[in-house]
Amino acid sequence: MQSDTNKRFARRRQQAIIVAASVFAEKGYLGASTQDIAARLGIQQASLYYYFKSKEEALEEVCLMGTSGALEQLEEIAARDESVAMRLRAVVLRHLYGLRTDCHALIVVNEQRHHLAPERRERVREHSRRYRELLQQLMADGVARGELKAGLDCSLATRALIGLCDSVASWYARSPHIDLNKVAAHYADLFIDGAGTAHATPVPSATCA
Amino acid sequence: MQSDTNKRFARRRQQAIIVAASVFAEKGYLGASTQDIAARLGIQQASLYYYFKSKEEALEEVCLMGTSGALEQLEEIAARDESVAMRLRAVVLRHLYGLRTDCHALIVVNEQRHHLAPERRERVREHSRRYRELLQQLMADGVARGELKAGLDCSLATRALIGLCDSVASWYARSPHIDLNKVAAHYADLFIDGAGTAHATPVPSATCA
Amino acid sequence: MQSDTNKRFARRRQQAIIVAASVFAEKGYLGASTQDIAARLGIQQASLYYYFKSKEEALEEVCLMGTSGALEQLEEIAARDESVAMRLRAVVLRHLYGLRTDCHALIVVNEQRHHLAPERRERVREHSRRYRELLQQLMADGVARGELKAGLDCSLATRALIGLCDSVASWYARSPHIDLNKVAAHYADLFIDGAGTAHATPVPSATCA
Amino acid sequence: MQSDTNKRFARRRQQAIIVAASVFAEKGYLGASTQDIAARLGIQQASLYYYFKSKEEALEEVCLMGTSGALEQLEEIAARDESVAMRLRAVVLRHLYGLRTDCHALIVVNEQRHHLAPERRERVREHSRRYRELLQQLMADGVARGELKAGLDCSLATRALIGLCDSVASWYARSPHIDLNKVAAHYADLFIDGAGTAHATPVPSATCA
DNA sequence: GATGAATGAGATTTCATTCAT
DNA sequence: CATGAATGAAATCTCATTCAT
Repeated sequence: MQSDTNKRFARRRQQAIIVAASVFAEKGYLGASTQDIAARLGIQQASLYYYFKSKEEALEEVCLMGTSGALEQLEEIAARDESVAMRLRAVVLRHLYGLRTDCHALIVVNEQRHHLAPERRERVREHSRRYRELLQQLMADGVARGELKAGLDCSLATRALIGLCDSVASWYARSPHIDLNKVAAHYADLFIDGAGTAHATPVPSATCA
Repeated sequence: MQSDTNKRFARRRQQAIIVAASVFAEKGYLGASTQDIAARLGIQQASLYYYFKSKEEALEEVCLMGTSGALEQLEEIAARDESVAMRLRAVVLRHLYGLRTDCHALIVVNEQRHHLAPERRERVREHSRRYRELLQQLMADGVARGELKAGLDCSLATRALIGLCDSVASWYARSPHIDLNKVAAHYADLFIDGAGTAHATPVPSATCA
Repeated sequence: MQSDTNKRFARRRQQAIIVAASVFAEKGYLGASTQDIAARLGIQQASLYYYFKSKEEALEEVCLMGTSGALEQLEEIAARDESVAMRLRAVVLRHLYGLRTDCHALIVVNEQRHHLAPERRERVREHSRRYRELLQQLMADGVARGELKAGLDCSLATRALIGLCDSVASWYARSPHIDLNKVAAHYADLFIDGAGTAHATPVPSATCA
Repeated sequence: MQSDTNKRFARRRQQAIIVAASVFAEKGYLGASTQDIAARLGIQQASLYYYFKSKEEALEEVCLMGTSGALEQLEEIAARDESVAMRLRAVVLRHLYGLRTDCHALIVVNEQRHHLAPERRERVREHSRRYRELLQQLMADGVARGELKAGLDCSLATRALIGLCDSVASWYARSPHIDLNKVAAHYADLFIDGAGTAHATPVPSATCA
């Protein structure tokens, strides 16, 4: 079997994608040199081209890693047998935790995806679209069940919630002491009917680990 | 007097800042070349250096233009003799309209300010901080007066509102038909006690022109 | 007037084209680096890009210089009021002298033009086509007047003559003592009726200077 | 015996030389990558180095294959018991057919041999020199016997004939419908006394198959 | 005030080659 | 026999910046 060889290659490549994510997140696509990525991987710059055909391919892989991960998690949460309010809080929390752990890939998706050529960007956008649609459907369910504020514009609210979550990335790095559970509850409750922040039920941290 | 000369210089320079803002907004700081800016100004690349000592200085000017404008507007609104709810809606609306008109400078502040060297960034950050503090104080007033949700974490809510508003920039360009008044009301009402979207009072557009 | 500036630029650029021709002739398009050209011009490598947008543009200019020069000379000779035999000898001689003086550009046209992208190559090929057509017409005249061998396939003979002349380039550099007048007469007479090499009239060198 | 292994190796290597010839002919020595050759052979790039110590060695082998083949054929023809005119026509025809069949190797010899380092080039040049000398001797015989034009400069004529034949390569690829027998007769007759193209005896194609 | 000319530094990418397995 | 993995060197090209005029 050459499966062994294949696996080794795949593992090393996955490593390279992760490292590329962190470099792109830190310096931006244009600000990051392939040399930066190689150095952090401990290999020579030219060796990167053994794993990626081009710098842009690396960016695409980083973006796909970010979006596909987020999408899978959302699908899992949306399918749970819980109240919409619970699931919404879980989604927000997961999103925020994602910013902390997958942090790099997600930041790159948000801030650097426009550097992809149209064809490549389309593949990433497809993921984003499905994420947004799934979330919007969850909110619509919530409105129908009377869990969310009546008359909520779900399309707008979905965009708002995503924007809200993403915006955390811009300040969280400088205030890492803040409790993400609290933030998540706060954000989700903005959309939940009757939820004062006073009696917001904290999401059990078990769901996020 | 050389005041005439001075004025002409200042006017031309202001023009250059505005053009630089649009180019930076469109292509990013690193993706934009000084040649791009010069071309859109109708001058030679080398002539840019008559107005700016460096590309980075141009970025700083663009950022300062963006933040100082937003800050002035917020100060004006916060000082009004209206309910907090009204003022909050006005602030959000102004912010969103800013994304449409000052659009370029504000987008550049949000997305490109980290390309400034620390010293320069500090001057921009000072504006942002004052903006955030002023907004937070307005919210605290609202809570004290019982206009906003009781128990609102004002620090968190302020960041949330700003993030929410800024996130509009990422999709507004592709959906320009959306009514910003509606979006603004929707967003502001998320924080206002008892405000269902059903009975949200639309902010008179007069306040935003 | 900026004509002065323009002229200076044009002159320097022409210089660059000539130098590029010699480098491309010596090392081939792929074997020659832009650094090679710059060094021979006494400027920095990056400065070449002030004169050419790309290496390929330099190649195109070299080729066009070569073909347009040859074409003009052929037109001048073909229009002369002399016997076809005389003109044919003159053409060959001019061609051979061209290999010695414009040497570089012509060698580049012959050996490197296929490195041009189709659009660029077409412009060069247009010149070559006109050169071949003009020469073929001259030969047809010669046959009609009975000066050249009866039954000569003019199309084939034209290609043959051009190929014959071009092939000189591959050995002349290593045998520069050979008398080009003699070679030219020898070659032209291959196509002239009744011309033994014994009594070939040498073409007056005045016509070639 | 390891003779079996040896033979297999020799056969595979011969195959590699032939493939290399076609790649070098198509893209040039510098334009062809070892990857190109390996791909067309269906092996990995690194595996090429089992057959050749370096890319340049591959070029040398290709050139030697081309020249030694041509030389053998010339020797065979020159030794025939026929008139010089007949033999000359046969040589030309063989040369032209070679361009079609051995095509790649011969084209590579003509156009790429200068990429060989001096020592390697010398071995190839040795073949060329013997080819030229043999052909020149044939022509001298022809003059002595009165078959070729009296007073023919055999050295010059030899170079001319070779150049003439080689030049076919540059246009034959784009006009493959042309009858090489006719071309060969045409070319040879340029040197044959009294041979008008009108009564040129076509070389029997049997001699060329 | 403005610009033509030039440049140094650095970026991405390609490629022949090596070597352990 | 063959190859996966890696690399050093070099090539083209871009760009912010400078400076004499």
